[in-house]
Amino acid sequence: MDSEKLIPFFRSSNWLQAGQGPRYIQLHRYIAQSIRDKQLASDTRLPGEREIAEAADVSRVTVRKAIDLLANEGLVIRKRGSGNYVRATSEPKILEQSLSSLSSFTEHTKLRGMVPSSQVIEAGLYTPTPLEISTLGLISGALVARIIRLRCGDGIPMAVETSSLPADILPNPADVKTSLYDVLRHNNCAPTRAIQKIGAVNASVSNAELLEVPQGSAVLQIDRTAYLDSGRPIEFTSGIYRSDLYEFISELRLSNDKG
Amino acid sequence: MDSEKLIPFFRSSNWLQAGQGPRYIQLHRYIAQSIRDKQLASDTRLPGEREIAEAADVSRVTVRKAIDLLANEGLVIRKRGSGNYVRATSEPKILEQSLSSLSSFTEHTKLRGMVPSSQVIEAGLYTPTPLEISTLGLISGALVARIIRLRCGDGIPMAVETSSLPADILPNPADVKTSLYDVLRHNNCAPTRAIQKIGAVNASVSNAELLEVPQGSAVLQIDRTAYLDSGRPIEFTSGIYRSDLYEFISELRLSNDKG
DNA sequence: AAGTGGTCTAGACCACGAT
DNA sequence: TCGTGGTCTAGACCACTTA
Repeated sequence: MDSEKLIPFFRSSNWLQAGQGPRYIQLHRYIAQSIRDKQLASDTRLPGEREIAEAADVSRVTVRKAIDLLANEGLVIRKRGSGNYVRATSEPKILEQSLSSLSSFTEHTKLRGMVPSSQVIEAGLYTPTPLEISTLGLISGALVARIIRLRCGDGIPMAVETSSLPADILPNPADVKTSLYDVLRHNNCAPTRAIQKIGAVNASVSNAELLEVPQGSAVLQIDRTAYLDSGRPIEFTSGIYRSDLYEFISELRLSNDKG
Repeated sequence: MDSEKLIPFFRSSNWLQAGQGPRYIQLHRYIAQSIRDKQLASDTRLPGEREIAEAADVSRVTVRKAIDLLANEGLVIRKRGSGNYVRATSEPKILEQSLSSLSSFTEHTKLRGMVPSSQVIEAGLYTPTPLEISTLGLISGALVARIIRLRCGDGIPMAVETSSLPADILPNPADVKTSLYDVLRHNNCAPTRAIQKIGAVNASVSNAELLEVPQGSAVLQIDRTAYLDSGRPIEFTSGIYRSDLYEFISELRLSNDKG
């Protein structure tokens, strides 16, 4: 087993930093970045979970939680009785985006080696639509902060995102220059979880123009409702993504009911 | 806390059966079905994890794994310091399909109260395409079993699925009348995990005709590669889903890197 | 037969929300 | 302050692959 050479790779000094969040998240981030950087090549066999646990000086349960995240993202394939392997990928032209753990558009684009940029199409406080009222749990008379942005990578239009937040969370929508989450983090109200729905629609005239695709092109629509730790919904974002540049990937566990 | 009335609901006699798989899977299935049956109403607060663990006579870790699955599917919202709540849903006309745990089309459709049916468009052994060779890891000269099916719910066309398998796994593709997975289970080679990619495309002439939608309509394309426990890929299915009937849902964990 | 991932337990401490 | 979910540990046994 020459995967034993990898053991020093997992020493905690390589990835563990106090105050940077849970260990399984940090370990996951370290391995995921190494895979995307090709430091861990396709089909590489990772050391056994017990070996990693010993090298990293954490429990096996913690190692498993980190590898579970990698498997959910499709970065690692588990093989019972054999080991965990870096998934072989075929150099896709299309950007794969994980469905389970999302970094923001800015971070995700950087990670893929592109230069992210944004263009604010519209930003302000408005009377909420019924959908916004119910999704965000707004009380009668409350206003909603709404921002429409065109997202680009290396100058190429990739997505149009419309974000709605309660006005008390984001009183000054015009402050958002690039990253909405940076502003929210600064105000100490960044969401930690979200529910998202994925569908397909034909591009509208205005979206087709912004995204520089033919009118009526099939595009992905991702609606995301994000929550604080307390469970309060504070963001509803509807994104239109170019389907020639994006695809969403996730692991699926098959139930195989014996019932 | 009147969620204490729910404690008898979680007694292991209500859901645990020997030989029906891991406890956290069985518990997850029991709760998920109860939510979809409206036995557990929207916004219901579940008992605390420690209470469920005691009532169900399993460890808290096992309860957490079951609830983690529910949260990934978007059926439950976790609220730190408060409790776990059944997610409020607004009676969608569109079928929500979980991205993390998939039952087969047949099971999923039944669960939604519809009558599933299938129509085999094509089935046989063929010379594999390059994509099939690389995805399924076929050796030179091997044949591929290919099945194209139109999937309906209550007689309404919902999806077109093209499935490819190595010929040694499915030597007689014509045997597949309704459920591919039933045949695979019978041959003891049902997959346990899969990686799937979601994209959007404009419906081709033939697919538009089968699905009874206008040509060029935006539809969802789900490509799924399924693996045995050993890690061998044994199924590649490319599905075209009507976007007016389907949407895919999942939970997202936001990293919120402090780095 | 040895090693692997998969499941499960019975604890423990923390940060946070509700009161 | 107290209960909650979130993290983490150090074990254990099983089914499976590999050899």
